Amino acid sequence: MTLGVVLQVRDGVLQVLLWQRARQPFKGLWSVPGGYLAEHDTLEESIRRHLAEKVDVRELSHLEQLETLSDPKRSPREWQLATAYLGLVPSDIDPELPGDTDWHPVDDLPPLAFDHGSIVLVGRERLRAKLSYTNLGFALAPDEFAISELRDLYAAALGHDVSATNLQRVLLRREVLEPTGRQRASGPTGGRPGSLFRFRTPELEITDQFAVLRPPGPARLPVA
Amino acid sequence: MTLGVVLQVRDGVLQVLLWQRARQPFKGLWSVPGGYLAEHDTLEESIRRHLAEKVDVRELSHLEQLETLSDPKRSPREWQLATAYLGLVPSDIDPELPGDTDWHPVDDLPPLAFDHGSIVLVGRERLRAKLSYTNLGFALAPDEFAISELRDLYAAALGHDVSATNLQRVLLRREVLEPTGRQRASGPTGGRPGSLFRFRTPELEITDQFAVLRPPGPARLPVA
DNA sequence: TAAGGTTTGCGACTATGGGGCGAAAACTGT
DNA sequence: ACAGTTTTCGCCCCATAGTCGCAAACCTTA
Repeated sequence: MTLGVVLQVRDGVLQVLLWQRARQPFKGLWSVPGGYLAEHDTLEESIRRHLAEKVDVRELSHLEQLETLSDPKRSPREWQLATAYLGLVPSDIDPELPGDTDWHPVDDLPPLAFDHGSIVLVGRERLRAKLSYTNLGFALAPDEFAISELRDLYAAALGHDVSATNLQRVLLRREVLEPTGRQRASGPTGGRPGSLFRFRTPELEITDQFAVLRPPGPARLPVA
Repeated sequence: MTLGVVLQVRDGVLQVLLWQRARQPFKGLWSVPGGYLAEHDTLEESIRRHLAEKVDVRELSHLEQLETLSDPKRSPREWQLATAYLGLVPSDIDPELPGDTDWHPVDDLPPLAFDHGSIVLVGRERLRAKLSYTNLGFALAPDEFAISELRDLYAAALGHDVSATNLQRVLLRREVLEPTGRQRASGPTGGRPGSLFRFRTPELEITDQFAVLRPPGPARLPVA
């Protein structure tokens, strides 16, 4: 079967899409959306199909395979394999959800069915890693955004503060960011309106060989 | 089913373990070892079992999951999923192989069955990436080694020259390398004998958050 | 219009760590 | 001894990230 860890930054917090199980096993517990694989289906087609029951799949800005789980004890009743996917939704859209489905902060999860708790964490770590050395940020952000908005998205996803100054410099130097010329409608709290940027390529690409967005503290490292 | 991309640096070149198919489809073509999944088996148990038919599995210094392939057309006859694993063998051992099995340089592969050609490349890229920001080098190297030996292993795996000076400095600073005090028996070509080092932890660990071993050229990058 | 508060933009300075280079050290063999 | 090799180590350079602080731009209120 396939499972989808769908993440979005909502209200400044990284959240994951969960639905509440209507049947045994784990009836009533929250779990990650997904379902069985149809004959002659691609895994990606499968997860897209199952996610479509919960959200508009066209709103997924990114989808990639995480890993395949195979522990015989991961499901109490039957022996089943599950391939997990990571899906991302830009922060500016608010999909309609069925009644049994809702967003939950990744750092404050309810008890989850099966091994879904650890799967969500795997998804979060993958996102954090890729934010560092790819332009995956585009998948979290709207088409256009001010640097401070982007900083808040990164901070929520990475789980630590991010300097707007450095973020701008780094992303501009990598040429993954591009000014649009426009600027943001003046903020409600007053203050100077920030100019708007966009990501240069909506497709995922490795920025350099292995660049990095790190938490504070020293240490990097190469070798020619 | 499960597939294993088993890599080793042999004769200064990164090579992959292949066997020649005895039956259709793709009879006579080389392919990556693997086989069907037994009921209630873990994927890792499965690939270990299948690899055991080709090499002594105890000689695998590392084994990790790569990805799960699901393209309906990847096998001409049946619809089959395959989960690929990456296995590594230290350079100082030379496993006995069955007659249908042999090593092939990754950069000079014969035509491969199914999609095995691309799977091998995925394995190679994973190895290259992880050499950069983990201590995965331990899985390619003997227990003890001189820096110049390690440099040659890295160079073969990465596909570009590596500076022994920088490699030593970087790995020592990361504290993944440790001097043993001993030194190498003097080389056959003369020259100063190099002192021997070992990796501090045989288990895989992420050295910093995301450190890097890069090809030449400038560019790194963080953001606090 | 002016003053105060807030947010953004930007330049200057600092610190860290990788890259390169060359000299010295340690061996072998002639 | 001396020449040839390989390793080791220190030194300097430079690219880039981190920090700081001030000026600019905008809103609100007086």
